[in-house]
Amino acid sequence: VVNKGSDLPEALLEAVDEALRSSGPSALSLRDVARRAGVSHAAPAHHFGSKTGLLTAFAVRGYHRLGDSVLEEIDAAAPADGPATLAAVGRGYVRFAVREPACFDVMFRIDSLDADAPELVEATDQTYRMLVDTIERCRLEGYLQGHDPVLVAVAAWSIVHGLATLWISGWLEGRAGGAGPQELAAQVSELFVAAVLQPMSSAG
Amino acid sequence: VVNKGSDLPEALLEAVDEALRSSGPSALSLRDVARRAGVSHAAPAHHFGSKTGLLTAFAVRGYHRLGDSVLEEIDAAAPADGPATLAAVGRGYVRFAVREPACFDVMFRIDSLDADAPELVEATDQTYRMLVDTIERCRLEGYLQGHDPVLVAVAAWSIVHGLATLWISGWLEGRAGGAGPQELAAQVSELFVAAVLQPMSSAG
DNA sequence: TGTACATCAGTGAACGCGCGTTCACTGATGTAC
DNA sequence: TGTACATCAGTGAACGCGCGTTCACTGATGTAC
Repeated sequence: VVNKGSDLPEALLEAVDEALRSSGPSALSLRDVARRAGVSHAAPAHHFGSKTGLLTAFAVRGYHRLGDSVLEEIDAAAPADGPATLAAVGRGYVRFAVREPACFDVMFRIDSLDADAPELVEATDQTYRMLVDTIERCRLEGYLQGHDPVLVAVAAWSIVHGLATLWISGWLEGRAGGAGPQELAAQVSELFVAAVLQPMSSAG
Repeated sequence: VVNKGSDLPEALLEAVDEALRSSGPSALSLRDVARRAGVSHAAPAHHFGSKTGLLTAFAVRGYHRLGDSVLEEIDAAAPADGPATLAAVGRGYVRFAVREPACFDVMFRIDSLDADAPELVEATDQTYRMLVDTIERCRLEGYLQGHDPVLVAVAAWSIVHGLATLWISGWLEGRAGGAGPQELAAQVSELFVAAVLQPMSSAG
């Protein structure tokens, strides 16, 4: 009624975000989402089929935004080489997670999603590829030493993902010397890159 | 009726584990837990007060077991120095997470727990202290270089926590070159330790 | 311009369900004298 | 040994609730002729 021009599916996804923020992922219900969007509680099913369908669509959107956040950070940092790019990827990853904790959480709750949905598979692959490509660039530039690129990718993903989830969970607050998440992300990314990705000339 | 000698609280915690394994954390209900333990659905409330109380007790037990897993790995590896100990901590952490994914998951779902419960706070502190103490040992032994111990602790925790959660979520399977979680844990821990914790003599 | 038809977004009532919590209770166990 | 009392683990019925899904429907929009 209010926004005649907008489409309901998008409004529903917005409502999901709102509901997650205010009540947490475990309390999310179709009816609450519909209520927030100002439509009948049967409307979401009409567009997304089921609760799982709605959450899956929401997660797909989340992966796209995660990718955007990473690209923005790369753009802003204008990194000169692979390692600097990888650090930017890490910062962009954590920044998204911290800004959209509810969304980030849902994106990794596989048991609440339709893990086989093609759009979801494509979205996750696309995100992962950003990381892999950056590490490949490091390799080409000679920063990888003897390290297995796959292992470096797993380690790099793990360290920023772990930082993000630990922060969101609240366990890091008060244990990280008072630093904020973005600051920690920058420091941890820098530590990882400096320690693991040495230029060829300076290592044995 | 069946096990007259055992105590119901412990049996209920076992039932929580069973329920989590079979239905996932979001589907966990007091009634299901009681059903599995073979008692009336009001019995859990009698011992744990509420669903939150039950889950909090379960999480506390989980932290103790996580600590045990870490200690076992240290014992088994008989590490000679701080860095080797830290690698063992990492392996023990991931091993627990992978063996008890449901429990590990609940331990970090703060919104399902009573985060202020003294036993929980103590249990988490105790676990974190194992990590901090190990890094302090590295520092005393001269492996830390100029690195901030707090930052190294956050990074170390992040990398193994991220690896554990990514594996449990299923996103790593098929993206890690076919390696299993324990193998990845060993490799990632080794990579981190070798890259970050250099002996004094070999670095500038 | 007018008619007939098809499409489709969204409605609202109804369904059956399992949930967490409450509460008066039963019945076993232990204890004081 | 016997009596009276207190404690406490666990019961089972009842409560009110919000949930996801289904389904016949309304009513607007577009299209063909």
